[in-house]
Amino acid sequence: MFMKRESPQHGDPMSGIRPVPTLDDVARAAGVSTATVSRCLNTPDRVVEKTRTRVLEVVQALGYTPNFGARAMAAKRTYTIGAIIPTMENAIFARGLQAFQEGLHARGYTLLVSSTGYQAEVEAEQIRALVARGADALLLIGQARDPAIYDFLEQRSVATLIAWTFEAGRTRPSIGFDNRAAMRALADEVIASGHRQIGLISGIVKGNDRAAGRHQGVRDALTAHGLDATAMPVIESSYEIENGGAGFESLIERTPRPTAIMCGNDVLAVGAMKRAREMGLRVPQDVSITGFDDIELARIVTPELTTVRVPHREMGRRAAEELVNMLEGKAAGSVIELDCALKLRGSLGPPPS
Amino acid sequence: MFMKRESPQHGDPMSGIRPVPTLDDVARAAGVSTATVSRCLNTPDRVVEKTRTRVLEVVQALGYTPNFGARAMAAKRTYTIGAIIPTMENAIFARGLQAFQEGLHARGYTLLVSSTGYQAEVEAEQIRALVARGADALLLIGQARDPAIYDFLEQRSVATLIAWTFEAGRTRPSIGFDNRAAMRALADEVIASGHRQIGLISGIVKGNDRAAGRHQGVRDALTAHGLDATAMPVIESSYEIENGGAGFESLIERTPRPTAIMCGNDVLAVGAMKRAREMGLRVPQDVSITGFDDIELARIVTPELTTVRVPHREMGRRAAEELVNMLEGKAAGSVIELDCALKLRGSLGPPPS
DNA sequence: GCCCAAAATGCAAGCGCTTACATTTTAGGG
DNA sequence: CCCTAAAATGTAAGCGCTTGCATTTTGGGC
Repeated sequence: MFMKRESPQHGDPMSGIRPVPTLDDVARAAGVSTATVSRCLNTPDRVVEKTRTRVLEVVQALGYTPNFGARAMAAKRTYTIGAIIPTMENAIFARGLQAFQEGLHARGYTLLVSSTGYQAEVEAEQIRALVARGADALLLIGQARDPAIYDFLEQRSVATLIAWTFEAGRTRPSIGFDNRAAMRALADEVIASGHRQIGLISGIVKGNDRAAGRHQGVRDALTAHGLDATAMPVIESSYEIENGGAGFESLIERTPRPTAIMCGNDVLAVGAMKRAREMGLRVPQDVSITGFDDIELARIVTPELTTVRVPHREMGRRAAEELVNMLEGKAAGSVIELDCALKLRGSLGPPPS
Repeated sequence: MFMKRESPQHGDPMSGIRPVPTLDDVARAAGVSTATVSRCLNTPDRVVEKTRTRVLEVVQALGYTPNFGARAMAAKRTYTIGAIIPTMENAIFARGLQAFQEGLHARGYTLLVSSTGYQAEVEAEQIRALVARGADALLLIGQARDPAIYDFLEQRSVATLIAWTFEAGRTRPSIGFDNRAAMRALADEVIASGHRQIGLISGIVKGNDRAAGRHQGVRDALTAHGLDATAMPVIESSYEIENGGAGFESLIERTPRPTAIMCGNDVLAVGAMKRAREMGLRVPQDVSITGFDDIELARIVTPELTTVRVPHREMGRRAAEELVNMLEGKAAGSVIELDCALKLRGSLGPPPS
């Protein structure tokens, strides 16, 4: 009765390749049903020890690995979480993601990462791809996004956490920091140092609420100090080091000449510093420069860069915790704000007198 | 400075229970069989236009997305390629991967990335995970790896390409550059500049053939010039910027004092430069420093770093091409060597007289 | 119009796994 | 020992899709 099944004709007739073992192979070799093997793997305490040991030995011997697709289809659960980031080339995301990955791993989940190059359509495509792949949950960067995407995610009931941003009034589960307030605080310092002519090299604002928030933060500070925010010269460009240089050059030639150049992130700021040096301008004696993120680079350049420190690792760590809790129904998903810290370093000084 | 707040949000995910549409739903709504719908999606030219149009409209209307697991199971093909890299925190891999990803995307494949933190066991685990997930092919970094892994990959017939390394005599499909020869060439230059006391800050050699190759390259050069390679002081440490600093400090105190410090990569080299400056040593007047990789950082520091330029983007691009060809049976998998280029910049000068 | 090959479409058998439910075994209690 | 509830295990129905093969349409040529 138990031995009745004939073994299916696995294997490629053309080659002597040993076929990939399936649950069925294990079951047969161990003399149990596939259900028992499955239980040994997924809910070991529902199988008596003797059986379990035998089965696991066979699993070892055969080198069995469960087929992910089949498992996903049957269980409707993949223990996979997707993360979609703008780019892997900026260490800023890499670091947070590393912590995120560690947190997930500790909880038995696997991370799938893809990047969009800051293109909204690519992001939409990646989201669909990850969901189709069975991602149980998603980590997304920033709020700005076609509402249809959120509808889609909800319909598919894919838990979603927004990271790298916090905005008062938002209700979607998220974890991050207040880009606007942080940049405002930094700008306050710049103004307090005596600067009145401030230029900004901003990231591309469209579709990027972090960049938009930082831009707005500078304006907030100017306005609060009775300065004319609309008069501030602004260069908007993508986050590449060369653009920092080009932006600096363009800004520094304006009249009145800015005494401080604030940048949307550290990469732009370092590019600006380099160009300043090439142009024979001393930082901070001739011009002050600030960044945002506090990546490693910030403390390598001379003088060290004044910037805003963002708690990437903590963000990644807590994002993992939060998302898994949402997924397992232990939490409903909250809006979490993390603190940034100003790092006042050598690149900011008083304006030239 | 910024207030921290958390508020519960986002209620029951079980609301609005419209089930996810399946192939069957589409078929029924369009009045055709599931086979036809499937063909519309996968081999559109096997369906007459009128039908196809109607089906695709229904697909749109229902917001149908194929279920990846089911598709994988039925087709035994996922159009997914996995890449496993040591770390995402070093821009060096990010850049190559970006190009790789672009190449795959252009050919209709999706990239899945994971990182190991330079730990062999983690890599083995990730490889199994990606294969279980149905990766059709894998991109791996470096040759050094438990043979059992290669057996496993072969048994599962997962096409595999080794990147970031080229070693004469290896036969496994690979694409990369000769770390040993490149470092040897750089060391030749250092020696040609007059240095006789050379110190090395190497990456961890165990399980990392790139690091081992670079180390050996320096020794090759020394030996070739009649110097005693075994006398060379070496610090071995992981690729973190602080370690470059620590290594420098340790090395510079040796007797005889090295006049040039060669580093396993740019990150270590920049750390070394920073520490040199902190110790009041001028580069290159008091000590020369070299790196490897030519990441952005190399041209940001002052003086600019002498290093080896590695063609990351080309490697990524060609890796994608090669791997897809292997997968589609258009190529058997070759051993491809890419050229590096020495970048002689300010950080290398003659030894102090 | 008729006939037939080619084109289009439908049928249904899996792919490998999980799990609700059914059945068998085990372990006490009397 | 017998009986019974609990524990262990088995049975089999899917999960959603692809694809070989069978069947129906279509489009010419005569």
